[in-house]
Amino acid sequence: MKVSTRVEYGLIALADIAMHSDNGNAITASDIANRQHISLKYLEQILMSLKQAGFVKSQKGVGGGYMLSRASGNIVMSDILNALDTAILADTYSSEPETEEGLRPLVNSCFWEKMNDYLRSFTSNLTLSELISRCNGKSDEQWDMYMI
Amino acid sequence: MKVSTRVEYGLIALADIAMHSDNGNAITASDIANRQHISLKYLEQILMSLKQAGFVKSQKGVGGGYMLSRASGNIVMSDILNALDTAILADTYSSEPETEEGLRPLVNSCFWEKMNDYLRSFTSNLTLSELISRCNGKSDEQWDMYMI
DNA sequence: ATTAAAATATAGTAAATTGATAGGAATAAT
DNA sequence: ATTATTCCTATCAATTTACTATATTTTAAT
Repeated sequence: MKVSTRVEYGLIALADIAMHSDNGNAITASDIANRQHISLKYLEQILMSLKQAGFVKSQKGVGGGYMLSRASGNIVMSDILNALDTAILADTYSSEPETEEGLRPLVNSCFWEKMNDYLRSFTSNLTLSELISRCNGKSDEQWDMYMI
Repeated sequence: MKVSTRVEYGLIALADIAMHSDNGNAITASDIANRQHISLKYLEQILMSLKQAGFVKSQKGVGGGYMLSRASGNIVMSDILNALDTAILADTYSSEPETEEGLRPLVNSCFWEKMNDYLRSFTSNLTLSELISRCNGKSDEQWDMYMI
């Protein structure tokens, strides 16, 4: 599933902050941009969204930067994705008129909506901290429970 | 998950053909367009893709139209989605240089790729005929096996 | 107090994508 | 010959994407 760079970078930024703030120290946008090779100005915009969504808090000025506002174990993927892209986990039909005819509403409710639930069940059962530890691990077996 | 109208319409068109060609009779694009309230010219383009992908065959001229080229029980959702939108089930990283540093390749291989596998496992285990019968049925229980 | 480092705010923009529309050519049945 | 149909190609306005640019505000260190 192709996602926007905005979503990719946002997730990477959160992971970067989580991995580098050992003692609750602030991480600057520049550091993240340099480490992850992301345009600073673009990243700043994304960090704003993440702040508004409540994932990070920030400190201005010298020695400032960004910190997670909750423990990474309390941040689930579905929330991150929703914050960075309203469409990614949204139902396709959203606010269609009731009067619509044909197969569209039927296929929406019996396929797209189910596929969405399915995606959400995957992303809402995975926390940021779990993601990071899985990334650091080598085994793929730990994912098997998610596969039908 | 928001998908393009192209994907929505393509799936609806296949379902429409499957539901209305009882004896292998051809279904015209106009009929589909009228029944499903889709622009005829737009639908024609989508049907072209579906033909090239091998899902439907067509007959020109008076009395012509479109037919499924395989039984709907042999058409799986993942193939339909791939035919209508190359990105929808594609891995995010696709053809990135090996030299890339930072968390991006790591998160790709440990999250996006897994999420993709997960999506694929959902869509590749569902055939067009199953979708149609589920749409006609009322119970949601038959979907439970797909949920973690 | 000054200065430097940082976040914040807002605007602009080139390129790609989306969701069509349009016109006609080819083909087949009657 | 006429008509109904698929097939082919071009065009286009609106939106989105992925940035870049500029300026402002806040804060810590000196």
